[in-house]
Amino acid sequence: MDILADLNPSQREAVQAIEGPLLILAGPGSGKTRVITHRIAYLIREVQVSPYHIVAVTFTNKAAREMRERLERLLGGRTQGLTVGTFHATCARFLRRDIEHLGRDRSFVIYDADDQEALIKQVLKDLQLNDKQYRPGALLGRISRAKSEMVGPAEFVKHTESYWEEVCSRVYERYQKLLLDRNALDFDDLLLTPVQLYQQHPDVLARTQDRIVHLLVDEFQDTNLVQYELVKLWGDQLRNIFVVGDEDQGIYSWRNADIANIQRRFRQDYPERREIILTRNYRSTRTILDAAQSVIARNPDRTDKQLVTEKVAGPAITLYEAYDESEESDYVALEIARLYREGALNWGDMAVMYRTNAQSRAIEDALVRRGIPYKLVGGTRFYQRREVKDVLAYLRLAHNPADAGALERVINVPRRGIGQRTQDELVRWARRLDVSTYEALKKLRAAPGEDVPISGRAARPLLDFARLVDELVEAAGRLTVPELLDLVLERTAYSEYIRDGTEEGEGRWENVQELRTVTAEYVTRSPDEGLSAFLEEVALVSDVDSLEEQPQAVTLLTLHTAKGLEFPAVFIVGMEEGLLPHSRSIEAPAQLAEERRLCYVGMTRAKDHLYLLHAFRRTLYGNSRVNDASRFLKDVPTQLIAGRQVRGERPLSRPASSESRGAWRAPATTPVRATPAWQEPAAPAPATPRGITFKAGDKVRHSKFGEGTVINSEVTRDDEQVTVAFVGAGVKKLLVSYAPLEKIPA
DNA sequence: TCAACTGCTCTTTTT
DNA sequence: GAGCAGTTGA
Repeated sequence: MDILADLNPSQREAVQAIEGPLLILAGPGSGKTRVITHRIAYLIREVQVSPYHIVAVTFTNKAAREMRERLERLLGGRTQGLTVGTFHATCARFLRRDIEHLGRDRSFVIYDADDQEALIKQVLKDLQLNDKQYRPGALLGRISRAKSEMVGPAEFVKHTESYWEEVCSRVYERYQKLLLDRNALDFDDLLLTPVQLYQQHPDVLARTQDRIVHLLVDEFQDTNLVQYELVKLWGDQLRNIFVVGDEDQGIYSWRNADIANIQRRFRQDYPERREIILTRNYRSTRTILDAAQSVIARNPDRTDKQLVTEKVAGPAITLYEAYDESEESDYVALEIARLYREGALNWGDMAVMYRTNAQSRAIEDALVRRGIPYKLVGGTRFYQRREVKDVLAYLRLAHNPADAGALERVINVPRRGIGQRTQDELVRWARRLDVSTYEALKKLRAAPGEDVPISGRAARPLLDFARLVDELVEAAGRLTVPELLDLVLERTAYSEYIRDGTEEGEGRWENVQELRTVTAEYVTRSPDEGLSAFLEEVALVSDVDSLEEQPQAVTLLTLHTAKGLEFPAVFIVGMEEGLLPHSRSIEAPAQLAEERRLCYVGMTRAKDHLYLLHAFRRTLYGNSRVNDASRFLKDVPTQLIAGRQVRGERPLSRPASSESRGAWRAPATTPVRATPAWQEPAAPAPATPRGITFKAGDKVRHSKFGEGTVINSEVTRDDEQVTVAFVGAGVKKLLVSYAPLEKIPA
């Protein structure tokens, strides 16, 4: 099989250029994953590079897994020794190895968001700060940014720009000290620690560099400064650095990704680099591509890539203005049903995308009502679920009873009568003795009553808990992970605790069962690895592969999670000012540019059908607001748009143009020029005399009340009032300008 | 210690 | 509108 066979010239060039730094600017749908995997295969098969000398970095575990699978297929068994993983997983691996090499015995635990928050609250308590005024999330965000920029506490304190930052620097310092005390690294430390290690031990860096002959990085636009530094250090010896990305798809600045890495830094630091632009798009129709291009083109400071495609122009983009979110959802559901019936599309070929998760609810309602199967991407991930984390915390304790984060989490879960007061007392006492909380527990047992601030009654459950931990620690030495998990469940009576008779309780129990399945699979997959490796793997993974995922279902997801995916039909809902772009991003130009990229990412997910929707009125967070159409819609050339539908109930404050008013046009499949109502008409719209749009006998549909028949219609002062007999909801009187009412053509 | 209540906040999400 | 964290009262 020829690795280069199906590649276009640019892709081929990217695969074959084997030496020196390479910057690949890859547009959406340009087959960049393919380029990376084929390049790795090419290096191994044609250039005879040992897999051991290749390190490929991705951003998600999913991407890493997909890359490994593709390589397995491409190379058969010749992937032994190849490193393909996320930055974090790669760093964790290197760190363990390097620490061992240095002869240091310092195992570490990885702190996730929950552990971090608990720790920062501890810090606030210690420093006697009010967690209302100094919100843990905000502090953690600032600390994370500092770490991403490789600014330590000592450096941070020198550059504080406000009182808040000053407080933050104190929090940072103490937080970092506590992490060290607990032998814990948070996710940012996982990246930062290797960099610091290399600075202190050049020999360790040299060893690492010897190993890395080829370094490949995917989604380079998502790297932060530490990651950039790692790339530089890792690949510095031979400078065979291959980075692939698209500045137009950089949508993660809020988690400290710095798009300047791909835009500027790489070019500055590697003047000898080669640049290849992949402009051929294999995904979208000409129409969709043109529309997306005209949206992204308005961003400043970007390298324009004229995307080309061989696909046909395809159907025009459908723009739809709904009255409110429920009508918007109804339209989407109806259209999905229609595409399913007439468009030869299966449920799985369609996706609905939105800016915020809160928007999914209305869509779900509409889909449920019509019996359309759907799956929601996102929400609470498996390893973030309370019950899963609880059980994992017990496993962590069994592995390392000094794991303070785990101990705090489950000391009273399930309830065993150890209240907050007792816990505080225990922690304080442990601090005074300068031992871990677990050590303190053991002391309590050895010398009850003696100089101990905890009374006999409160001490009993503590002693029971200590005994439990001891038993688990002992068992961890001889049991497999699933056996240990069973022991945890049995000893804590977790099933009784979690299954409270409700449906949610059963669901939680199922998750625990699922976790047991994960451990069982782990044991079969890696029989030589123990509890420690399992816990690390789990800490670096956010989700579990669902086995019985229903294959044919409409996908509901945020624009962020849509990156990297594609669907024949895409609906983007809520294209309104304040939502997309989001109100929090409208002020700052840089953030606004990112919103635009987000819109671009969403649009370019579509292969054939693209629907852009906005609602005139939207209820969000409990209050209803009138929103203008998104400014991004204005950038889509009107000749690419069809199927506008503007109905009579537009409010009086925003009179509809005569052309669109009352005109009910079915979505067309050929481009149609129309003056969208969200664009001001060239000439002021003539005052349209209001007439009667409904008459007795008309069949109508209302987004809430369903279908009905008009009984009567009369003109009021400046509106029209219709009386409708609804099939399910009875007789209602409605004002045409406000009611989400549409006429069903006979 | 726990259940009921109150008030606050509500962008995006991976590791 | 709803979910969550923190507070209050028993």
